Amino acid sequence: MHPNDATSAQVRAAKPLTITEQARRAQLIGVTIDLVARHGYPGTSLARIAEAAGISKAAVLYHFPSKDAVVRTAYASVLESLTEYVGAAVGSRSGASAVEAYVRSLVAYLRDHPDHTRMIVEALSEDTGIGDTPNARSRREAVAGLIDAARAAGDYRPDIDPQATAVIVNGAVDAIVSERLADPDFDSRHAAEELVTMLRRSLGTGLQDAGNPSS
Amino acid sequence: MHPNDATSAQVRAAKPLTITEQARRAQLIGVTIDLVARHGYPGTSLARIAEAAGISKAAVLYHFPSKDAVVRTAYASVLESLTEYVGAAVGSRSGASAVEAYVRSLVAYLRDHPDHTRMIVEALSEDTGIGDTPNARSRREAVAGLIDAARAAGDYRPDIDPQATAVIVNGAVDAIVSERLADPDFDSRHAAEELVTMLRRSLGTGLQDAGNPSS
DNA sequence: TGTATTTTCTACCGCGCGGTTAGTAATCTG
DNA sequence: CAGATTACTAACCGCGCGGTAGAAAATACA
Repeated sequence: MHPNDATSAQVRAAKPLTITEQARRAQLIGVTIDLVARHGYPGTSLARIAEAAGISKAAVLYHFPSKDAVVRTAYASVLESLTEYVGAAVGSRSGASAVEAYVRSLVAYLRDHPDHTRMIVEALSEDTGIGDTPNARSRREAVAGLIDAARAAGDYRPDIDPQATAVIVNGAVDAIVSERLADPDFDSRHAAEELVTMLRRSLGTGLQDAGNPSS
Repeated sequence: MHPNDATSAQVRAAKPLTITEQARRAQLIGVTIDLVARHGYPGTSLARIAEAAGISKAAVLYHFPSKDAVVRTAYASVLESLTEYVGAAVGSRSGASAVEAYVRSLVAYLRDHPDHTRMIVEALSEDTGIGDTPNARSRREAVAGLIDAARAAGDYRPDIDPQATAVIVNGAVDAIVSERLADPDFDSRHAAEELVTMLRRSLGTGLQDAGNPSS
């Protein structure tokens, strides 16, 4: 039996996790992110993961209960990293500034981590068996919350629909990221600024100050 | 040998295509759209297509040279239908009105054809072997053209970037469609109107009249 | 009718998949 | 050093995949 079959990492800290175990898990997660980014979910087989890590299939299944568990853990790892980054950027900001920080940080993060982007894109297109983790709905709710707060703060018009607007904003951000992925020459930073400008003009009450992009 | 191994339909009209042939091809395309919509590309096997059509695998491969050819043909059929619909809606319109017709008709079409939507979504996520057909780039260029024309006509501000804006608009439309797909209660028509309003406020010069949604 | 063509079937092939089993190195621990 | 635990390998299993071969129905045509 494998020593730790919990899906996510140190949940309930059942066993101390040996050095080897930690290293192998980290390595397997790394190569899996890489493989999913390069060949998509269906092209990422157990044999390929094992080969990329330089061990046998059985060794992979010694550290994880199944191939799906490897992929799910890799996905969770990516998502945790992204969430942390965006969370830090939005952080203590409020109102329209928080929404703009969300747009800018998400685009920036995904521009700098194309592998993670592919992983997330693959995960979002369901049928992969990863779909259960923090899904699109919760993301929409989070952004809708930011927009609603900006509206309540007087930064945004009172007559906008936060839910519909959240869907539109998320879609726009995703498209910018995807475009950047397909065409590295595409200036995603500039596109993000265009989007921020559009949001100010279409949602704003004209009362907030300009603010300036971070980095 | 199969009677017609051309990938798309009546190209070069090599043979007159018997009644049976036409009917089977149409049926196979139909069930394939359905299967891809329900189980995704990887879940759509030759055996499933055959079973859904009530014939054997070999019979399917008698009418098409490979499974991929079936799927590609089905995809082309869907795309042709959508293109025709949106093309008719945009039609003779010009300026901002054309952009708005694009947004509204695309959302409307995909709302009314969820199966086609799934098919397109699956095709867009590459690695399926369908990716070669009219891709995202040409779509972006088409929309950028509409936006640029609206700008030239004085409907849109002169300082916007048509390319970046096209990416944003397409992304927003796709997100509305996807949301509708995931949640049938989502009011995609309303969201499309929100988007149109946002585009007027953020891109418009304030000179054009309101216009009204079709259907 | 008889013959030619179109359409379909059953049976099979090789492959890569996720996963299992049994044994064996390697490492820790007393 | 000995025994237990950890970390691994080679070989195998059954399955569904896309695709093929050859024969047999169905249909068209004289």
